[in-house]
Amino acid sequence: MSQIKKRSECPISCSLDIWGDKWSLLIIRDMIFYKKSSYGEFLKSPEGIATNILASRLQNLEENGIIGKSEHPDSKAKFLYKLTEKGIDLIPIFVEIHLWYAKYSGVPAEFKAAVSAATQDKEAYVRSIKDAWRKAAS
Amino acid sequence: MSQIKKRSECPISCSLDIWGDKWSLLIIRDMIFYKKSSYGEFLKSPEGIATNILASRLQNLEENGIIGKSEHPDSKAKFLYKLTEKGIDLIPIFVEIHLWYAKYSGVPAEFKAAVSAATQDKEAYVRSIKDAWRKAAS
DNA sequence: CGGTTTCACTTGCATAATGCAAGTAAACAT
DNA sequence: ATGTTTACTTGCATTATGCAAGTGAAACCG
Repeated sequence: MSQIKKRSECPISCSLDIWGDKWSLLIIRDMIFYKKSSYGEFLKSPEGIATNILASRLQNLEENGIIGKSEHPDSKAKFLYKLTEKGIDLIPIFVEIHLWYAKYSGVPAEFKAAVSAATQDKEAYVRSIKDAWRKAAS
Repeated sequence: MSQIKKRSECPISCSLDIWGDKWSLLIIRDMIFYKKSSYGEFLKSPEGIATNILASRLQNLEENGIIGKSEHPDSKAKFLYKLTEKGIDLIPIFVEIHLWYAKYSGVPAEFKAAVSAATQDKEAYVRSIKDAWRKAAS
């Protein structure tokens, strides 16, 4: 089911064909920045994704190798979703989006520290998020 | 008409609410990397955007301050669309998308040089694209 | 053990976004 | 004057998303 549609061979276009819909990046954001890892947690996000859309996006992200799905240590009724390396490597894109938005629209207070850190040393900031994520997910 | 919908206060979510649809980033890509600046040129892109969608996306991007619309020097029947500073500052996001895709899916030969340049010195590469764009648009 | 709750979905149907073909009006070219 | 180019608009088909309710397996609770 993966990669049925591909509007062109352009890397930008192909990337958007994978995760350029209304919800995929928000799910990934939840995993990266809020350490979420289960269906129920994603549903609680303030944007309010619908249950059927969430299921379909998770499946698509899995088929594209951006997240992995496995048994949840807490319960057999749950699943544990976690980013693959391919998913972790989307972090720099999020950082750039964050900086762009902060520059032109400002950000809520809770994000100021992150923006400041990213502005001072982007590489180090990306590395710190990756490390934090790997730690939390291990 | 601008900013009617905003799913949350999250910078990522807000950014996606501005340009996170199926087409906006491809129009901006055409302006940045292919120096396109008119309706007719955008229509010719390989992905094949529909005329009504193109018109609506151009209007939205203008309302959000990402592009500007002005008279075309060649003809009064045409308009000239160009990126604002806010639009130019999306370039780092494109570069990261490009690198991500190249890392996991490879890119056609015509993009190899760009990926190599971006990998060696990202800051310099972003600067060179910005400069090239400003030159072409002046 | 049996009933209730939790969890991760699926299903059916409404609405919104996008796709397609044709049409329009102003400017331009001959 | 006439046909062409340009930037759209309009109407309708199709696809994506939104919403509410339902389902089945596992967990929890007395």
